[in-house]
Amino acid sequence: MMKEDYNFSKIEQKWQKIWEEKGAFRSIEDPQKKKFYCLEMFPYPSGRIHMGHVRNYSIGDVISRFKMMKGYNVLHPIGWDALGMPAENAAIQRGIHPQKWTSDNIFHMKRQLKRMGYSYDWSREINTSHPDYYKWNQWIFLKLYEQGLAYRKKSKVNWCPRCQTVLANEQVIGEKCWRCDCQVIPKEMEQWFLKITHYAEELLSGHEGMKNWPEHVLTMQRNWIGKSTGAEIEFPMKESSRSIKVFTTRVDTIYGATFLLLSPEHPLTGELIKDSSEKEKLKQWMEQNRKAYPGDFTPGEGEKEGIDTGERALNPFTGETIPIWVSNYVLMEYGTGAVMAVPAHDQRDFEFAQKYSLPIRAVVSPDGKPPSSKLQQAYEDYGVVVDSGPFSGQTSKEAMEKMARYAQEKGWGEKKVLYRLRDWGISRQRYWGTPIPVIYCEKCGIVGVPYEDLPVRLPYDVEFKGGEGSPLDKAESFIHTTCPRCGGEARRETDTMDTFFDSSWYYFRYCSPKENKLPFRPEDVSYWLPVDLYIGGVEHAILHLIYARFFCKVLRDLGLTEMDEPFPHLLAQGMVTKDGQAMSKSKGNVVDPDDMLKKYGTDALRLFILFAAPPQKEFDWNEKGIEGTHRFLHRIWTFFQQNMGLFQDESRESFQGVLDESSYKRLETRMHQTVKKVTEDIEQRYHLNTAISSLMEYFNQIKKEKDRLDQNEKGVQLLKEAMEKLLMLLSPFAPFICEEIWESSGHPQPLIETPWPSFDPEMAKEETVTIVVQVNGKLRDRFEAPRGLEEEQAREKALELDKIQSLVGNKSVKKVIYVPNKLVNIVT
RNA sequence: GCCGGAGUGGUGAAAUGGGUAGACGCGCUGGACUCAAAAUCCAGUCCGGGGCGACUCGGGUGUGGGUUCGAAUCCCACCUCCGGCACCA
Repeated sequence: MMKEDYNFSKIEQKWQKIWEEKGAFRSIEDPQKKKFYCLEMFPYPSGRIHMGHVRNYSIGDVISRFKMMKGYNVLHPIGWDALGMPAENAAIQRGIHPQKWTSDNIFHMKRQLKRMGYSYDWSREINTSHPDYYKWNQWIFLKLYEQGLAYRKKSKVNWCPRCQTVLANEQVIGEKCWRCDCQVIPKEMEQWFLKITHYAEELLSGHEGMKNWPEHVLTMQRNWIGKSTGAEIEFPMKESSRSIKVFTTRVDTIYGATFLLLSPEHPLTGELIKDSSEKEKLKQWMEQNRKAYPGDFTPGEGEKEGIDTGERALNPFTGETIPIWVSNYVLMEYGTGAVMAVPAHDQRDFEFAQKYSLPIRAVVSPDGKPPSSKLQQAYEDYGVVVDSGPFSGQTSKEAMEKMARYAQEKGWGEKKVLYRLRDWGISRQRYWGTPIPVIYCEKCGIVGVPYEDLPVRLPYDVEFKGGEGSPLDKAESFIHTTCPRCGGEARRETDTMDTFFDSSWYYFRYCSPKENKLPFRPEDVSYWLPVDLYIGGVEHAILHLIYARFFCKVLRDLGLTEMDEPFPHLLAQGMVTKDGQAMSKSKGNVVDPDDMLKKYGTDALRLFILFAAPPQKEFDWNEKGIEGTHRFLHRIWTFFQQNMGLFQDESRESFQGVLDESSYKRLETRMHQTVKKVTEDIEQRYHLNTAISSLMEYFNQIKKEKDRLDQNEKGVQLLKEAMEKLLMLLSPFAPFICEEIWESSGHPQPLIETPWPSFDPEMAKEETVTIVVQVNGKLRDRFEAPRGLEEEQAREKALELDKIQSLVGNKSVKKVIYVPNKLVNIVT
């Protein structure tokens, strides 16, 4: 038979075509079969796939193909997160319409993904820029609006001057825009918000059940939600009937509250300092902060400053008169915008009190004894409450409980839980997003677009000039409409939705991508969801992943699903870097997957990116490595070419040699061990790198034993079986080469339809084992023994060894520890 | 500052419930094939000392302690790096 060279590009084309024509990975609901929903975060169609995609999607593909062979009904979909800024920027810079730019990119990337051999069900492909998709964004928005979960409010928001739009809090990373990295500035605007805070507690408590999420992602979400438990207390003002509400997590220190502080933006501030000689200071603060991120009054290590209002309040617990100050370190955005200052037990208040010579009174001590010496700094720990009237002597914990209850009884306070999480601002002043389906009417006010009028389509014919305002602001035919309620003249909302809205529910849409009465069919969703494995990068930990959890709960409360959490299992894959840095165009260190495909082929690239490091870990690209996996595949190809004869029946008569029993046994054991190892690595640990290394070892072993087995019929049978199993086990990682060899060695049914091999745990155990002998815990010698050797014999055997004899000599043996099939430790 | 994660050869990494540290790759060294090179194949490769040698002795998983017959793995303290939050009351 002709020996063929390993021509990977020919093989790739052949199998791509076969899979394409057969619709090989189409999935159909089948209640008889166990389902497995494997999802990878869908890409933004930027133009080309990058190594991060290759890694993400290769992991998902191995799992999917593995589950298919295991007999699961696998849903492995893909689509396009196709709305967003880059398309619009291309329009402004290069005059290409966002729609064309997007669809060109999708066309190209789709070809790349197919070339990667990913087992996607292309019949379920979705595209969020298509009206068939964003119609349902609008539908969901209207439902939220009806429930009061979408509302409009004027407030200070994050404005990105480069993107010319507002950003949600989650999209501001350390005062910078998540997308373009430029400084965000505060701006007062009217905006649509989604009430994610309504679910704050559930988003937090839901973590309890999320055992299969990486700890650091949960931590990030927990920090973001930022729950704090405390009390709200009202301090009556002395000279007026008004009062000031404060939030505190330390009511137990309230007897030490010696003054109140207001935020510069507190509603009372302006009025209270009207007559102050220092009111200029306030203006100055405001001036300074115009440039800064909202909620950050004194960026960096700003000096704490204050203005005495001259007004007085009463501490409701002590009845004492205390001054009211305004200070630049009190945030309006958190709590009530006012705090009770307890300088003895809060370092910030301590510094402030020292600067302005305000009284400092300790009311908590570690041991319940009043602190004698003067405080050098605030004592912030919990302890025992002192000098606090009837509460003295209680622990901080007790006191917090009892004081809050007392305040509540008296009617000037209550227990209170606060979250750092803010509502999600979804209005964007840009074109390439979902139009918010709302109409403004002079007479009727805000009116939702009727469901039957959906979708509100993006007008195609608009001008892209950049600069201030959305192109929709100038699209007269889009803006002018009639009020659905009164029929009078009205105006459409021109803001579009944050594109994170689209990705918050796309995993539902995959279940019924063509449905046209609802966003998805509840029965399809109840079959496929939840997502059994969700794979993506950590960068979405508090963006997409928290929004998506929120939407799941919203859709549940709308009665469309029964599920509380959509992603019980999250695999957060590590970044692909080059020379320790993120790959980026500006750094010029991008490795293009296409170049690698040309040089080494798809299978080698897939194999390498999975082999180099475990999926969770960051991984630095190194071209030498891919050469290694390419060589491995090449060796496999050559080996099978050279031994194709084994798969042909006619040469049987020549196999008359004597069977090498020990070689047979070795290979047989290794075969079962490898099936076990690969299966468990994929299924239980997602350690694809060690699965691949065990396949390399296995192949090395096959090569080594081959000459000892190929002269005998029984040996040849095993050899054949071992080689077949190698292809089965390797096929999820390197599907092209495996299918090709499988077919040419006479297997009519493709590997993807072949059941995953099983193993016999007994057969996977070695017959003889190496037992290590230690003396006092130090490795000294070893011996071979049959598996299952009794302790008595093991001990005897170990003590008989010359080396052990010379070490132990006449010393008395105190103890012998025996770990069956592993080790003997002699303690003297 | 608070909360999380991680530190293992020249290098990417293995070691799955405390039991042979460094599997499998990459790189490097030597050899085979070749007029030569590339490719390929074979052997070696944690560090240090001794022996021509099959070998042998000592050290070794960020640092210092501890628990244990035995620790990369468990406990305590610390150092470094990465990520998140941060004048959040």
